[in-house]
Amino acid sequence: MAKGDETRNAILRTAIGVASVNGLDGLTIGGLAKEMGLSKSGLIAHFGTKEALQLAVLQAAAAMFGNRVIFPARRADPGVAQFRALFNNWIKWARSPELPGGCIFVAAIVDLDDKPGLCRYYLTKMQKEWLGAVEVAVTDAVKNGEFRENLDPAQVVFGFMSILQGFHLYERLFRERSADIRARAAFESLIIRARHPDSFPNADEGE
Amino acid sequence: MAKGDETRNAILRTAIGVASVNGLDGLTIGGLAKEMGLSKSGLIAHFGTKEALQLAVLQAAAAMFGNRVIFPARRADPGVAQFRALFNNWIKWARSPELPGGCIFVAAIVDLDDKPGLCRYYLTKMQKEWLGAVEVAVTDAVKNGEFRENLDPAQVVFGFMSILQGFHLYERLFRERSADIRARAAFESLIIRARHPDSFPNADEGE
DNA sequence: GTTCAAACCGAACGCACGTTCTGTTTCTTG
DNA sequence: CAAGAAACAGAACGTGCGTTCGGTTTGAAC
Repeated sequence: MAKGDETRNAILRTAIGVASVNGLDGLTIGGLAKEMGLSKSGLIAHFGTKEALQLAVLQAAAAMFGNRVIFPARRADPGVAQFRALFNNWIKWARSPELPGGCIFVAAIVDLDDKPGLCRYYLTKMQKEWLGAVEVAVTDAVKNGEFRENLDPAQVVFGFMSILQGFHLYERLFRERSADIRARAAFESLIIRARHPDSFPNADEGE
Repeated sequence: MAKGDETRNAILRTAIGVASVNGLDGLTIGGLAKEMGLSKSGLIAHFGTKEALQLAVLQAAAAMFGNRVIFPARRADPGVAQFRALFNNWIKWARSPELPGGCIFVAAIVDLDDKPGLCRYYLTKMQKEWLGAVEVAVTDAVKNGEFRENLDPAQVVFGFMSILQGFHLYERLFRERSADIRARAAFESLIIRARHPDSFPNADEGE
């Protein structure tokens, strides 16, 4: 029972890299087999079907994401420190060598957002957990008095996620080396807005 | 020379809708033919090759984008008014019925960001023009005195683009009806930051 | 060391893809 | 209306895909 899991994990590791570049649809069973020195049948036997493979890739990536982004941030003090840690860890994550195409979830979101199924369900669930972890840090910051009391944490989370998406755009399409600088500046601005009152308008203002 | 262009345009119109949902890779020549009541050969004859078809789809969508987002915004006063118009027009664009899968470029960005070729080149060029149009509005706002003088327009553009990407995430994956509310609130916050000094930190601050 | 399941290979299957070629129809133009 | 070009149909091709099946090798347990 050891050898099987070993190769299975090895498959998932390289599959994550491929999916980071070509997307979950871009995962081909033959291409993966060739890259691993396996036969197609020998490879798919570990998962059964391709959709199961894609789901396993998502789950493996989610575990990786937890270990590298969410859990390490827990070592920081609750509140702004954790909020900052989540941001920094995510940038590292999106630039890690195991993800040559950038964050695999950003690609998966676009691939799956109009394709109902197990993969889309799992991705949505996983991303909402991720949003939840960010929101916890924000609400902790409010409790600490680091952020103002009349803050809408969900709105800060939206701003946070937007910055990550913007980073991906500048990094992956424009290939701008300053993508992280821009993202970091936007993030610091987000924190300042969350601190000081009257810098975050209500939704019905403007226009 | 009229009939040919007519069907060509009809093909591109439906192709834009399909690509909005399934991405540019998801465009299949046979599927398009069936949807239009044409034969595969009769359809591809209008473009030659599939990559040429994809490029034509991008160009047609870009023309549509100009007509619906950029040009109408020019009717507003230069500066913040145009900035707001660009934002509002983009939200409408991303929700237009011709794009059942949302903004076609958001999907194309993820599809093409790691695939060199004519399509990627054109998409990058087109997106930079779009960023340029946004930046013009921001710099105009600075000239008008609507935005503060020490503002970095490129940073505001980054924030703007991030919000659009964040909107797409909430709208398409999470299917949140309040996606536009969140995006609008973030946008108004962006404007406030651009107005008042000391609310936009330099990149080297923080952490 | 034998046994038996797990791991893997190789070939084949049906299918959909993009592309090409040869006709046939349809429009356009003089 | 006739001539010629443009628009399209239909069949075929090679390729790669996911999946299945029978057989072979490998590994672990007693």
